[in-house]
Amino acid sequence: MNSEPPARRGGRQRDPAADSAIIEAVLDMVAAGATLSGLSLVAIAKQAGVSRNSVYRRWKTKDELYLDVLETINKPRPAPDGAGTREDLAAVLRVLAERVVDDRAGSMLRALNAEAVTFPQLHRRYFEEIVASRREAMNRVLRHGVERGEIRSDVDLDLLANLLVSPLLARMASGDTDRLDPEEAGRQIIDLVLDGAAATPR
Amino acid sequence: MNSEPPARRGGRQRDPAADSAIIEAVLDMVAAGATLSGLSLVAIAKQAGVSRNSVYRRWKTKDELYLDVLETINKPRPAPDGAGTREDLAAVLRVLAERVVDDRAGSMLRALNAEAVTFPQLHRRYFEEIVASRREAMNRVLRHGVERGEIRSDVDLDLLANLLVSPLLARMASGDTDRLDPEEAGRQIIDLVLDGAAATPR
Amino acid sequence: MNSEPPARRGGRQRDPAADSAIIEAVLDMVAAGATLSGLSLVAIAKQAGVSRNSVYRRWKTKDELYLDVLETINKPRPAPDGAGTREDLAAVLRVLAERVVDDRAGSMLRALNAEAVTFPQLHRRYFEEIVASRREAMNRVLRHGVERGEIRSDVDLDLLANLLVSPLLARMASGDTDRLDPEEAGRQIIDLVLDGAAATPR
Amino acid sequence: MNSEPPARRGGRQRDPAADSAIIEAVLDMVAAGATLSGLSLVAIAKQAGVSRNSVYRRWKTKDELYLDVLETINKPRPAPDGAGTREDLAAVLRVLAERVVDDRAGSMLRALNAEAVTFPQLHRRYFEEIVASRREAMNRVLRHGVERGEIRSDVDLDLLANLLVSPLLARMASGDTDRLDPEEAGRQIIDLVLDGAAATPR
DNA sequence: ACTTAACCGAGACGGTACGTCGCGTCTTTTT
DNA sequence: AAAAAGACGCGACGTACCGTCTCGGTTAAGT
Repeated sequence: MNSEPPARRGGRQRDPAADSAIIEAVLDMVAAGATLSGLSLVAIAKQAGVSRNSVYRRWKTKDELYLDVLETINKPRPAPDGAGTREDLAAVLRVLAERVVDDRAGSMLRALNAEAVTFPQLHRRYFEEIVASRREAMNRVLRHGVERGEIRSDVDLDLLANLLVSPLLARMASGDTDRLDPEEAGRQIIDLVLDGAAATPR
Repeated sequence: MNSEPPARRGGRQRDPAADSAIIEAVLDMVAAGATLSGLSLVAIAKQAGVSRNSVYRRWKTKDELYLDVLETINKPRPAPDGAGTREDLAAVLRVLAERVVDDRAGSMLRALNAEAVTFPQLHRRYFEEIVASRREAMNRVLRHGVERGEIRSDVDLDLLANLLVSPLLARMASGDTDRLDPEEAGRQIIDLVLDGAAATPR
Repeated sequence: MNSEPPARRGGRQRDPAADSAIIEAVLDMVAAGATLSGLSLVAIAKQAGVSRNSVYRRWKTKDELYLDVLETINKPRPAPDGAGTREDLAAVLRVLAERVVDDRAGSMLRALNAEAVTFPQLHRRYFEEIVASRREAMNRVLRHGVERGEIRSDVDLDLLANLLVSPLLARMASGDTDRLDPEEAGRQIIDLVLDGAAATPR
Repeated sequence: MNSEPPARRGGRQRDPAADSAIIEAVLDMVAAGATLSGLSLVAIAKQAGVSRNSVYRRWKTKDELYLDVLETINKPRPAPDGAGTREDLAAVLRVLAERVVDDRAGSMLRALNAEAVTFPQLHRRYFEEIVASRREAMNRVLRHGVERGEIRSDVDLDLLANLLVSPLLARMASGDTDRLDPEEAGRQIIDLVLDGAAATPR
């Protein structure tokens, strides 16, 4: 999980409970408003109830620690392949919305986003991995929709994907996620985007 | 502007250049990736090239300083009232997009957003104020569009507004604003949202 | 006194009381049994009642601090030149004995001696300066005694000086200085060394 | 020798080489300038090439360890009873001088002396014991000399003993033992002290 | 031969002290 | 009175070391 300990030849084993206690501490503190750069390994140790030593022993830098924290909140989901495009899109957005509603995960991602400049490789690595995989899932659904004839073939799929995803991302970024129903939110977005708001076709 | 100096009875005048130098320093450092809570008045003074005292003399707390910084980047724009709905919407989004691409303003808002918990009153004051005024302008345009018969009367206008605005906000939040054309971006969003992506009407 | 502060152009003055408080703290702690290498600037600061910063600001290393401490306990005395050799020797030994009896000075020198290896340049510098000057005073008295015809011309003056001084130094080294009368101790040594212990001349 | 191992009922035997390796390590490090209180069992273990456990298993405290180290370097010598006083004194001083020039023994005693306050019982036990036994040997020789009529009966024998021994002790305390010939050094001291330095009897 | 118990090295653990750094305040000199 | 310089107390940081505890693995005495 963490920066793997050197080939062990003996000695006392690391307490696995400490690992998760520390990661939980990070999530809690970030959810409570802490900044990634503002967090110190010392404060984390105190919150986790372990000695400073035990934190420094596991992670040399905050980057490594945060990477493990991010991996903890990132559990991959199977790609949807339902009957219709609207259902597939709803499935994709539901996964996203659930993550957005999860306070600790959302706070973590928001914090990472806010300090992308300070943690460039962490940000790059995480977003290239996670965001790309999500984006790919979305694009697959959309392309399938075009093939099925349910999506107009002349629309910019990237823009369309952006349009579908952005409302949720914006809410996560603003932290306004209290009254968000993961099921309903996506459905409304999909309907409006697909059907259009114009009263009369152009 | 700032915590107004005590009744002056004589002596050396405050250097007005210092005021702006300090505010510029904040904007630059935030744009360079600094966190609002991570910034210290000491660091700001160093960046601005003034003594610590000169900062503390003007602002007692970071909240007050940031307040002035925010007011600096917030210039209200006239509400649009053009010929058609698409044009009015484009005008609203153009204002937003311009702020988004402005690196320093965007960074400042993003930083404030990310630390809403740490600076609650600052956040409330600014986001509720700015966002509300923007939202009101947008809603006026949309309502006008319904009256004109250009927007379907059965759509949720709040959701629609969200849909139009979110892509730009999301880009600001992610900091990915390099290749954003303020004019074109809004136009594409408007067209797609109004016309819909579905190949056939429901 | 201490590593002289850089050319001052303004700003608050260093508190001179802190200087002496710190030096006093060192002397007290060493007299209480502390080791030179065992002493930390942190502990010294606590004992002196000042912040760690104030110590580190004045002395970068323990060597520099200890040098100042040593200079504090080292006040040069005028060389004696009395009527007779016994009186001159008594004067020299009295100065030494007084330093030996002074608990703090004695402890400091003992501590420095004990850790000569750890503080080589400090030890070298101090002993070459202080010990050499004392030794020279002693040698001058002895040579004068030979010229006066009061000291045998065939004795090794270095050995003789050693013989006179060593009992006091040994007592200082062993810390057994409680019941030492600075006046009487030297007188007894001088008489015995000059007159010899043998019952019959060789 | 050391805190005797618990009643053994089986199991692996202690490595006897470790015992001496540890004691040698202490002697080497002290001779290299280490302080008794500054030495840690951890550092000793590293120097000795054994694990920390192996040290702690043998000695619970530094006091106990140092006790064994001191016993290692303390081999009693037979009291001299030769033909004349000068020869007897020379024998006593030779034993002392040999211990003084032995770098490791001298360093150990010097270190213990310097930290008498920190290791009170260790210091008391060893110095009172060793010094007393040496002093007794010396006094016996001197009393015998008075009886023989070779030492003036009116001299303070304690002072005389001090005078004979101190030059060597002072050299040990100052660590300046490089060019010390154990045989010659004592002889010179004895001659000068017995014959006196005065050109004419008082 | 098998059990058992102690030894040994390696290393995790909580605790403590260190020297550094940065903060916000206070004090002094200069403008 | 503002400005710049810098001393000051305070507190957090990351490091290092200490003494203890806990692991496998090894070794030798007792069944």
